[in-house]
Amino acid sequence: MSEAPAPESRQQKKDRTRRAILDAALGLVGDGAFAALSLRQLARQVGIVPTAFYRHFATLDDLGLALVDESFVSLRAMLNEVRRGDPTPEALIDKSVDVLAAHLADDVAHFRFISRERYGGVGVVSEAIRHELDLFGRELARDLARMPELSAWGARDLSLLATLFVDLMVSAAAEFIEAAPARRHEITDNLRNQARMIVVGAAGWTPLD
Amino acid sequence: MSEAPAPESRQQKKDRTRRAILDAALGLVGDGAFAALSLRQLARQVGIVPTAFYRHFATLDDLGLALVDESFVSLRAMLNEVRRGDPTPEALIDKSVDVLAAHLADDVAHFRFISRERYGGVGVVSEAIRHELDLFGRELARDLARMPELSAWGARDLSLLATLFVDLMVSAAAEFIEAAPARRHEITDNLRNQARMIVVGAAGWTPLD
DNA sequence: TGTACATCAGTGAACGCGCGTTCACTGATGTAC
DNA sequence: TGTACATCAGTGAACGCGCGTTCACTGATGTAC
Repeated sequence: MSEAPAPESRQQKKDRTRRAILDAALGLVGDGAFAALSLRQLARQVGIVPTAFYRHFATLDDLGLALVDESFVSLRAMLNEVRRGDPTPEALIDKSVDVLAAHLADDVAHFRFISRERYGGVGVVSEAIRHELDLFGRELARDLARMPELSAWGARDLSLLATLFVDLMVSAAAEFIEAAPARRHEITDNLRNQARMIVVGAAGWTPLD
Repeated sequence: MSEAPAPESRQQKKDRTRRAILDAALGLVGDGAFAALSLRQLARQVGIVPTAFYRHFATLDDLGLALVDESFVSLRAMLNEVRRGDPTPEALIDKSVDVLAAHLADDVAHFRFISRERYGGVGVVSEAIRHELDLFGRELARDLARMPELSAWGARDLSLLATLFVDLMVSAAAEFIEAAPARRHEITDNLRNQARMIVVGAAGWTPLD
């Protein structure tokens, strides 16, 4: 009548605990800074003794960095999704907004973590986040550079536009996450229109050279 | 030979201590979240005993709100400075960037506090900050509405443009503050060009109605 | 001007608490033969 | 298949520490007369 009991290996069990630690940390950080995360509180939530934490991470900072990595894996997946296909700047931006909007509600915890720790967090964690966002900007600039509409643009112009978009998306994501669910549709709507306003600006822009 | 010893009243001395608490808090929050601010550490820095703090603020949250108020007093002063004079959107935006750039380096501590606590801080503090920034956006939208160039724009378009600018300025300020001093000029330069790109977008924008 | 009393910013001892980290350990899982 | 040993995720007691808050206090400043 019952299923065969899952024959879970030691490694599988360890992986599950690690996952539980990451999830519990994401949850606890939802209402407070990562710097204020308590190892004992975390352990209590996971259902292990505080010292067992050290079997999985050398320090709390390492846990923070693991969360940054995870968060950007999903963001990077989004980016790849957008790159499949369209070449025009309008379509790229519009589709990026679609994809961001679609993922925001599904992964609130990771987005919230990033938005909260970007500034004012533990040094090593916020540095890692800003490094990843920098990378995003540079990747977007590189993709924009390949577009015929922007062939006359220099590296500086491309970078200005790319970081303008990245900042806009990050701002909107942060606002989305802190807002009441009822306001969320309005926020993604505004994001879409603001992105379009910037596209209009880009279309009429005279490159700096 | 010596000056007459300053005859400081009880109230003056109390005001000085209050000021010292605010300054020490700004300093300590410079390397860590407000939520992680320790009352005892703060008192040590001010040179008072921990319990004396309660003669000035009922709770640490109250101290945080006082810091938010202070910070926005200087921002509001900047805003008024900009409003003296020019009517065209280009000039308003360009002058705003000038004034922001000029004040950033002078008041790093307050800007850093705002940028760090905007998200991820103590609930009541980050709510107060976001409320103030909302207000900024609404005031800017109201000023933009008076401009003949934007007479065809509806409330939604004006709000989109205003929050786009406010977000851009806040992003740039946050980046400025965390950046190495050598990169700061580049950041304000980029801010100026990005603001202009948005102005171009606004000039070519077809209102949503 | 002098005296008696009120105010109140700052003191200092004491409290109970949750914290991160150490350490020697247990006992189930995995491996070698 | 059975046995002996190694591995190692998780245990639990113990530590010293800094925390926020309480409380009764002190003594200089301010006020009323």
